[in-house]
Formats: sequence, structure tokens, C-alpha cells
Amino acid sequence: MVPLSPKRVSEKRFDFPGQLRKGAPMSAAARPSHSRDEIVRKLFDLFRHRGFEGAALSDISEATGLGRSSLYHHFPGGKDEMVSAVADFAHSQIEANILAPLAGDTPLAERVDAMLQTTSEMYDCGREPCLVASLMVSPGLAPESAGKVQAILKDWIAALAAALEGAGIPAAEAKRRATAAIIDIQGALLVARASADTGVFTGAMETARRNLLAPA
Amino acid sequence: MVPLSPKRVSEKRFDFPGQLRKGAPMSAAARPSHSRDEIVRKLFDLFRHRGFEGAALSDISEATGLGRSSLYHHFPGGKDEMVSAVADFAHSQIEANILAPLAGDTPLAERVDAMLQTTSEMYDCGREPCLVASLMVSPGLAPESAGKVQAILKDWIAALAAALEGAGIPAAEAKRRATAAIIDIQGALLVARASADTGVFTGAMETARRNLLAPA
DNA sequence: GCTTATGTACCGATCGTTCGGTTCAATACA
DNA sequence: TGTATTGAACCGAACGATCGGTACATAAGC
Repeated sequence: MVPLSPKRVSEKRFDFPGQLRKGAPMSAAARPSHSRDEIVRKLFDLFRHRGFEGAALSDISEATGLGRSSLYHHFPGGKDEMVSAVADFAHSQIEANILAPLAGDTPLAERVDAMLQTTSEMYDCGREPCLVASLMVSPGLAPESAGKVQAILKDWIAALAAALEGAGIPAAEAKRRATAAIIDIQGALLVARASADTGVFTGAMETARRNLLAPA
Repeated sequence: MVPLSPKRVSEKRFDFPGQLRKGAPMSAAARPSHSRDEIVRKLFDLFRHRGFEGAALSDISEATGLGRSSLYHHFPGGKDEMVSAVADFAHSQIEANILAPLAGDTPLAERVDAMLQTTSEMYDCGREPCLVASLMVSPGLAPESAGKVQAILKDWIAALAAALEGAGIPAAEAKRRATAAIIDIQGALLVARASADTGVFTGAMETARRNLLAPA
């Protein structure tokens, strides 16, 4: 069994925010100069770990190093706007790092491998929770944000199905395989964290690859 | 596509609480006399839909029909004790309705089918969220309760693996298949709700059955 | 000076929890 | 039998803390 705890060894090649740094005093001399993008990345981390109602404004303030007024300067709409921005960020990140490479013209296996590799990094082999899964629980989410969150998964499935279809797999079967792969990833994330075993996640990724690339 | 919204048609044969009934006036003449079991079932419903921090005491009071102090009469430990009781309830329900039948001596296929059927009812074909998934997000969960929640999934996998092993499948392969089946179920729950399509769930259940019963 | 950014202080609402008190059936005692 | 006594179940009011959000004055950067 590969325990979850020994933290990330591999360097991340993509720019998904990582796990919450606990202490991280944030030296005052270090020129805050908070760009909206930096803030959103930290919010992404917070919301994926704590969900919507679990992330209090005081937590957000602490995590970003910004006071309440600064937060409301950047996000006049309050928490709703923050989580909406985070959903947009996550969607664009997945779009750019995971879905766009799927649309290339290299062999399908290469593109699928790239997707699974980036996915694995995004979730740190199952150590990091999925924003979509965390936000799907939140009853207080604004409908607009809830729609955005659901759209992430739907787009992922659609892009994956399109790639398979482009490689000659019939539309219905492509959709079936794509859905199964996303199910595999999401289920593995939950089970890996529940059993504190990254092996569960990596194993599921191999299964997903095998099913996606199976002969017609 | 099979939309999520048209509510449950099939009658439930087992005693998993269903979805939240909205109005439910609770006639005052009907001698409440809430048994602890009745209360816990309603709490189960609430926590699986709203998560831990998403279920406020006012929600709990409304859902159970009990005043705040009555709730503290039954659960002196407050919300922590409530969610702990709900975890115990869910574990015992799964144990009795899903895991115990797995240990019978009928053909494996029959037992697996029974498990999948009961599972399907528990989640109402993907319309109802999983308590485990909902509570895994909650940062405020007492460690004891978090452990109980994780144990539910682990026990499920272990029981399923044991059944497969008892049917002649090598231990390692049995564990692999059992884990994959739970991953499938949990992933399907998320994806089905995100795409509002129960077909995703039922399709995943068929996949799980096929993989579990595949020839060695 | 004007805009952007931030800190301090504060708001009403709601959080989980506790308190004082009522109802009512069962029990003990006369 | 009639009458205290008990204790479980229940309630709404109110607690201190924290929630999300606002107002305003002060800087910093152009």
C-alpha cells in the first residue's frame, strides 16, 4: 500500500495550486502584490479542501493574506463571486492543460497518456481532492456557480469522447468510454482518500487508460 | 438520457431513508414520540445532502421536528454526536443490507446482483448522494467521525473482496476487483449528479457487475 | 490628484450551545 | 386509592462566538 501522507515528491510541471501550507507566515517584506490570479489559485486550494460552507471568510483571509476589505475589493460579490471565479479558473486550467492537448494530431495513445499524466499531477496522485466533488456537496452554492462546476465534468467527458471519436471509435462507444474514464478518476479520488492509499488512484488511472485505448 | 428529476418510481424494499420531504407538516395530534432511530434516519438524509457544515442546527431542528434543546437531550455531544450516530447508522445499514448478503452460499452472481440492487436502491439510481462522499469534504468533522466514515468504504471493499475470494478468485485480484467496483459506484454517483442523468449510474452498475463476475 | 489597494472597526444575522421551565407518564408511598 | 415524586421528552429564549458583508480613513503608485 502506498500511503497518502508522504508528501509530494515529484516536481509539478503544471500550475495547479498544491496543498495548503499550514504555517506559511508570509513574510511582510515579501511585497504582497496580490494579483487576482494568485488570489484565485489560493481560493481554489481552499475551496477544494474545505468546500463552500467549510471555507469561512476568516479562513480565506488567512489563506490569501488579504484583509476582508481587500477581498471585497477584488470580489465585490463576496464568497459567491469568489467561488465563481474559482470555478472559471478550474475550468480554464483543465481546458488548457488537459482538454486542449487531447485535440492534437499525435497518436491517440499519446494524447490520452498526456491527459492522464496531467490529471495525476492535478490531483497529486489522489492526495488532493477535486474541486468539483467538494463543491457538489455545498447546498449554499449559487445556482450559477453550481452550473459552472457541473459543466467542468461535462466538458471533460465531451472533449474526451471527441478525441476518441476522432480516432475512429463510434460516437456512442466513445461517449461510453469517456464517461467511464471520468467515473474512474472521480471514484478513485474518493476511495484513495478514504483508504489513504495513492496506489488506489494510480491503479485506477491505469485501468482508465486500458479501457480508453482498448481495441474496438 | 435519463434525467434525474422525475422522482423515484420504484418502491423501496429496504429501509434507507429517502430524499428530504419538503412540506411534511407533522400533525401535532400524532404524538411525536420520536425514537432515536427515527431521528437518526432524518439526520442521515440531511447530512448526506448537505454535508456537515452545510447542515445547520436550525435545518436539523426543522427536518426532525425537534426543538434545539430536544436535540441536545438525545445527543448531548451536539452535532459531533449526531454525525457520529449517523455514521454508525449508515455503517450498520450497509452491513446488514449489503455486506451480510454477500457472505451467503448462493452462487456468486446472485450475491453480487443482490448487492448491486440494494446499492442502487440506497442511492436511488444516482439521485441520492452518498453520505461518505458528502462527509469526506467536511473539515470540521471530529477525527473519530471521520474515521468511522472512511471505515464504511474500507469495510465495503473488504467484504466484497472476501466474497470474490470465497468464489475462487485469488486474493490480490479479488481486492483489485472489489476496489474497482466501489470506485465505479462512487464515481458514478458524482458524474450522474453532475450530468443529471441516472443512466450514467445504471450503466456504471452494469459495468461493475461485468468486471466483478468476469472469468478469471 | 486620482485610482487602486489595504487596515480597522463595525454591522446585523446566524452559528452551535446552554438555560430555565413545562408536560406527562410511570413509580413510590400514604 | 389518592397523592407526592421522579425523570424522560420537549420547548423557546438567550448566550457568546463567528458568520458574511460594509463603511471609512489611510496609504501607495501613477
